[in-house]
Amino acid sequence: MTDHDRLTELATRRGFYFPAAGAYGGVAGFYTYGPQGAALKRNVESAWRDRFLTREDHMEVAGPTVMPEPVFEASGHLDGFDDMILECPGCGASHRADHLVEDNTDIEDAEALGTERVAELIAEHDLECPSCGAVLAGESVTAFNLMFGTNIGPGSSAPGYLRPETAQAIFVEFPRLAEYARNQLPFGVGQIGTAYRNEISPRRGLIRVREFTQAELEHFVHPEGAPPDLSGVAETSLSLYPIDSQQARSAEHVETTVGEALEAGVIGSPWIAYYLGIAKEWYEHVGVDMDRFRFRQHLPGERAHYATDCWDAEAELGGNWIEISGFSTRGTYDLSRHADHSGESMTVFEPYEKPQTTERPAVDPDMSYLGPEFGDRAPEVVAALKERAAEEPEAFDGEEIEVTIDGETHAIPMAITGFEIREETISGEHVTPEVIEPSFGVDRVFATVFEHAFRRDSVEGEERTYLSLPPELAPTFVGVFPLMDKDGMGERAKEIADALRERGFAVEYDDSGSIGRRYRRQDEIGTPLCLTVDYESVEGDGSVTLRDRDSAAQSRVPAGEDLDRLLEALADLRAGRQTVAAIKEELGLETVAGDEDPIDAGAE
RNA sequence: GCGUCGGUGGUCUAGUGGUAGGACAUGAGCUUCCCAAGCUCAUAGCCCGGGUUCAAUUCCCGGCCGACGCACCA
Repeated sequence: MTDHDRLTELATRRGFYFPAAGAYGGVAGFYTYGPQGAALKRNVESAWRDRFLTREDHMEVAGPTVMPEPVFEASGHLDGFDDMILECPGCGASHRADHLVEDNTDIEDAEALGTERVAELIAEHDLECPSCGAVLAGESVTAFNLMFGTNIGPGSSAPGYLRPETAQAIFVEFPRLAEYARNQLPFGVGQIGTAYRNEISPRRGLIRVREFTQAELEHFVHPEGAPPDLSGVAETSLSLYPIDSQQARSAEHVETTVGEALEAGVIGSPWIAYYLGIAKEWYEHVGVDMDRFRFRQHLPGERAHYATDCWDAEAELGGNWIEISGFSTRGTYDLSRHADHSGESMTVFEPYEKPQTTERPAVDPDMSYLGPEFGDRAPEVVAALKERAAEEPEAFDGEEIEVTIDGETHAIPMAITGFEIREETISGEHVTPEVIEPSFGVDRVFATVFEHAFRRDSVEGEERTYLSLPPELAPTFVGVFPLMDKDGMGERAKEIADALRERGFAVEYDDSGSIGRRYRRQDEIGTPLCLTVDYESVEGDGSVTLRDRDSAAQSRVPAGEDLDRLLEALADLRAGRQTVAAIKEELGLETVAGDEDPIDAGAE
């Protein structure tokens, strides 16, 4: 049994995640998060919200998952999200029909031609199957759109789609969000929510699914605005896999820092550099193994239709590098598209530091003269006057001015032209913001945290598996046990469990079986600490034992009248303000004699 | 979507043309008490549909699900 199998088995058995609708045979690409998994996922989301929204002073919204078709016409997903599939009659292999045409002819962007035309081109050029050589002429080309479609309301009059990314829900609402931000750039809007893609072939557990959770931040910045303050992340180390290394087929990563990478031009955008920096620190904080983590730059042909520079965070999962988040500069693509399609303004008015005043010749003709005089040709006269005013203002010095319409010259009395040199003041301009987008696949981050936390070792001769999850993320924070359920130990343990729950801790009370079995149960779900009530707790000084998951070491901690001190220390631990070691020191704890090192040497 | 292999209690598995056995886990009881101990009892299973057959979990076909490879991944 491989570690990967063990992990899947643990996920199922301990309620982290499992295939959905198993009673009906299951359905590929959908998973249910069990009790532990739902809590772990929620904690991952909270940690993301804390770091990328709260601490960055960005706002959070929650948009609908279904939106009407025009939204996705504008976003490009209706056309760009289509794949042209052609199946070989000989060997059954599926090919991208548009790629076949592009590879064998001079035609570029065959996708834009439509399925019927592409099928014709395949026949005209006598294209063959790249796999088996069978003739493909006459085979039909079908479009496969990765969006789930539906109808809004009865009938099919209002087609809608489940969003293939959460981002559009933010772009569509830009006018109101900009108003809310009091039209001040930069500002950021984030969202955690589900998105849907009807993947052809869901694979590898949570890695490629048809319904997934994204945590996305759309940071709207002025195209010529100030770069971000990098002082907090300039020294942050990064493991980069840039285009050059990839094209050289080198597996070597570039070990550098945010500041150096930006200076050397490896990372183009200071905004991207900034977010790579805080993302790296965040991933490390939530327990991602930095030896199995890197940032990979997108190759030129790989970039999305909107992106100009793009980096992925990748984690090694099951021996493969898997994209777990993307950092792109989406430019003004989305807002411009939505402005064009909706007719709404997707700009922010940016005042100049000083209003710019210019003088400009202008005319304001008296239409009550031009109308009767020129009839339906009056507008042409106006246009001619405007043109002359702009090009030859000095021509307006006399009593009359001549304009030429269709080769006929007309003299217009100066008095009715309304000519004057006007002073115009421009106090700013309407700017379409550029978008910096850090986009996280929550399920993939979950899978990474889960897999990278997986450990096996041996305690006092017995093998164990455990999850070394950070206390902040652990779905169950503390286990509380009576050594035995008698002599008042059970009652005291329940009191302590209740006191912990009142403080908002996720507590598991367990009085079944042997104490060792209960520790192992908590180890498997990654519970960082266990408190055990023993005879000393009910007959002695009231202290309980505190057992640390990773080291399996125990200490005695005061838990009688002075329970509050313990509760405070645990709160610090959960909030990430303290480590287990620091807490022990703070409480003046010593490891219980005889149990200094229960982990067997050389165990794995 | 194609190909190969697979699908037996919650989990891991043995086995069979006459409807199944183990281990672990789970629950109850006894016992023990700080690291998956022992004993007793209990709960619980042949992925779905069709075919062949007196009889199918087993053989055949199709589907669903999974692993791997190919294709795909805006």
